[in-house]
Amino acid sequence: MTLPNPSPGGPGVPGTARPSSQGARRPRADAQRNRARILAAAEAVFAEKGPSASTDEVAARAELAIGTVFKHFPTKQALQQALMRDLLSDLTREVQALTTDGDPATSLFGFMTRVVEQAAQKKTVVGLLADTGVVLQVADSLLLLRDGLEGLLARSQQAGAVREDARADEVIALITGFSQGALHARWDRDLRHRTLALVFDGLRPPGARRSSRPAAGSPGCAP
Amino acid sequence: MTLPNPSPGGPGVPGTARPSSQGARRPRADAQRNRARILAAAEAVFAEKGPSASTDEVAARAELAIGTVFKHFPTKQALQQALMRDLLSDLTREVQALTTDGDPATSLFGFMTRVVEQAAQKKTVVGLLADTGVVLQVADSLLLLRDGLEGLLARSQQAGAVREDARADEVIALITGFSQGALHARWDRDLRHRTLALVFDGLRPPGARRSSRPAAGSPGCAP
Amino acid sequence: MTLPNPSPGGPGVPGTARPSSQGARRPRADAQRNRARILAAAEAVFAEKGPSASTDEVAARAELAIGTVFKHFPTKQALQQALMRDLLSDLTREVQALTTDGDPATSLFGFMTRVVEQAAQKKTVVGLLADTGVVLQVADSLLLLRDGLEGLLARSQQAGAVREDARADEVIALITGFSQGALHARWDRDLRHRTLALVFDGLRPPGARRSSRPAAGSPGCAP
Amino acid sequence: MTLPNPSPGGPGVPGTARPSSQGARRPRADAQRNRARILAAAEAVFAEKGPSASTDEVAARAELAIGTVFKHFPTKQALQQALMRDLLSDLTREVQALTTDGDPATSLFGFMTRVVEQAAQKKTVVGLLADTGVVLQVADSLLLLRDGLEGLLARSQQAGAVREDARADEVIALITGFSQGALHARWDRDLRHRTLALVFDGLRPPGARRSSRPAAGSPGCAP
DNA sequence: AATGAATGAGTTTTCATTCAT
DNA sequence: AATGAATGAAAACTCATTCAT
Repeated sequence: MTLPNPSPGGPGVPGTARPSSQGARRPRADAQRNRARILAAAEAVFAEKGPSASTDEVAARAELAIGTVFKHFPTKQALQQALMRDLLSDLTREVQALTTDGDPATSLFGFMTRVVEQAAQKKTVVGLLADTGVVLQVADSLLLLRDGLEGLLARSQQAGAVREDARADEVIALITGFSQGALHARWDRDLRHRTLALVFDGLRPPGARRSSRPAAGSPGCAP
Repeated sequence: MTLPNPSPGGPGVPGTARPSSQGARRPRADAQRNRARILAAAEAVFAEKGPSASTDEVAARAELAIGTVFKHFPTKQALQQALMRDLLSDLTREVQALTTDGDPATSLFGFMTRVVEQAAQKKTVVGLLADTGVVLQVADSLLLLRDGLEGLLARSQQAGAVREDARADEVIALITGFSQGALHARWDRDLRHRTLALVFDGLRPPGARRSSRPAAGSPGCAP
Repeated sequence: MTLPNPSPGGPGVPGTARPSSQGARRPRADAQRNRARILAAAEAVFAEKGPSASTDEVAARAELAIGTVFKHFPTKQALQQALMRDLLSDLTREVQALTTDGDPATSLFGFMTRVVEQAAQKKTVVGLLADTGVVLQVADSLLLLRDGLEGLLARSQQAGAVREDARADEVIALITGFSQGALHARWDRDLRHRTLALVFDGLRPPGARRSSRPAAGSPGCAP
Repeated sequence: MTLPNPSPGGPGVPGTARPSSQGARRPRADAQRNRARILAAAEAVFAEKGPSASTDEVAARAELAIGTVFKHFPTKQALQQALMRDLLSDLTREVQALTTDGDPATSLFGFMTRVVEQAAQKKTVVGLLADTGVVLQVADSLLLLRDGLEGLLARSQQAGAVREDARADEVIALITGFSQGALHARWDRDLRHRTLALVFDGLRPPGARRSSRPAAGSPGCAP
């Protein structure tokens, strides 16, 4: 939400010295920072007001002139696509980190829960997904996410915690659908978790099924 | 050289205008019919172009003047709410009809499947749901639907085809989420049905579970 | 904020607006009038400031809201094309009127002179012609003008006042080129006429040639 | 006058002025070259897209940063004026060269033909001329051209190939007008030449007149 | 000198809504 | 009741110009 940091080099490593020791501020390398500022502002604004919020508002939130926003992203749609891509690649990165960690099914269900919970707060992703033009252009990022999920899913299946016939496509479908639903004000955290628990049960193999659902606050995502 | 273009049903003879309250030609029946025309047009237009399609387009599709649309629905939001209400009450009516018919779980799963399939074609409902303003105003209609579902759900549970701890809220949540997801072009009918089958399994009681999912085209909604 | 102002009724008398007898004012048939107002304003504005003058300025000059202008002409280009077409059809009408009147060569040379003189005042046509997009779309109107000229030219040739091998295409080329040139502030009326006289001599048959050019103010357009 | 500089003239491709490396010191020679690059780019861009093409595009075509363009020409108008001046002085130079060469009338008509043909390809000059602001500022260059033409015209008249009462002003008017007309896509080379032939006949003295026009491709510019 | 990111006023265009007929 | 022209605020996008590096 706040100024993320430029990727290359990292902030702590002043290896290659630039003409001035450290105070790169406005221009050049700062275009990088401004791009990030814009994306952060866009995330906040679209989350708050929905994808039809004005680009002007994004610029204001980023404390930049409108021209700057359009210089970085030549159309509003381009900005939204970039935002989508970033969000999806964050998810992909998270999934990839999980793949190597502890119990796979716990990881999988936990991941799904977190995504849905986040969507409940920032309606960005979902709001944007509704805009057909945006989804289509971002299909490649979605595929990357699916690839990441496939590994986690396979490991969960090998551990016997997820039914054999489940596919990554279906997991994404579940995530997407729920993220959409999570927007609605009428859904409280409790309802989200109870419903997710149902779905998790549907994903478990015949024997591993919970006969009763958890209390509020715990979606029963332990394997 | 000019633009005036007569609408098809137009009553010609524009000279009859007297701004006072005299010659009422058409009775309320006509207004009634126009209201329906507008709603039908709105459903089609919003389904095609999303909820931000212009009211002008709705008027054009209804073959009515824009003023007429705003006379029936004083704001665009009011029109969308009325549309939502109509759609929800259709669903409610459908559920109520099902309640008395044959096997309740078959009915329930079939109903859910149909809703999702419809959403895949007309993105209306879901598109509108994304607009917070609209959902909130329509809560009462949603409650009616939930009431209807509750009966069907209860009967399915009594028949042993649905787990005891499932609630109507959750069913609605599942429907809503899936309807949103169903918008995405990447989801084909097959994926929708496979994913629904997972969810149905999650809804079944511990013993009634399918150990393997159905072939394409059949979502396994038999109890 | 500014209500459109009734132009034709003259100033003052802000009292009661009578809906009938005298002058239809605002709506319906007045769309017609507004279309004309817009075109008149556009002619004036583009003539004064060139074709890149803003549509806002046209609206202001027409004393109409900007939305009204765009309702009549959905893009700026469409407005400019309509303007072009109108101007060309005026010329065409003028040529057709001439065809039946007195001495044809006098008519022809007089017509050419008038067009060039007008262009010197309203640079509209020519300014717009420079905008490629506009010219191409208006080719049909140009053809009509050429057809009109063809008759006049043929009669001039039969009367022996214009050389046999001249074609309407060439006359249009001459008119267009001169109209462009007439824009330039450095060309005064005298220069325009002297140069036109040269051209007219080029159009005359071998024997009918003027051995010396006319004094300023008279382009020598008598046959 | 300038100090011979080690690096820039060096071995290799002379045309590449891409602002590449750092260490090399660029002297005035480089600025000189950049000025020329900008003007060349401007000619190309304005020819293609008209005088309202953006300065950014000029910079891109010149492969220079936008700041560099504005350093050389402090406003867009200044750039267009400089361009105009360059083009006019090219013409002036050409006329001066012709003055001393062979048959003057052949030279004159040939020159006029060439200018018009060029204008048909690059609409620069004419497009810019339409912009009043530019023409006025460039009057001095135009005067130089007129002076050049005056000599050529006088010699043509002495040779008896051009009528005595023709003036340089009129020749320029003819050239300008035709150059404008030459823009129009509908004018093909044949039409241009046929129309020029008419005008040349108008310029000839009473006896020297062509009784019939030339075939396509030859504007009849022999005396 | 060159660079190119940032600026922000200006332009085109859209659209919900009003209102006179 | 219906009509549809007019409104005008707001949105998306452009571009000449400035300025810190």
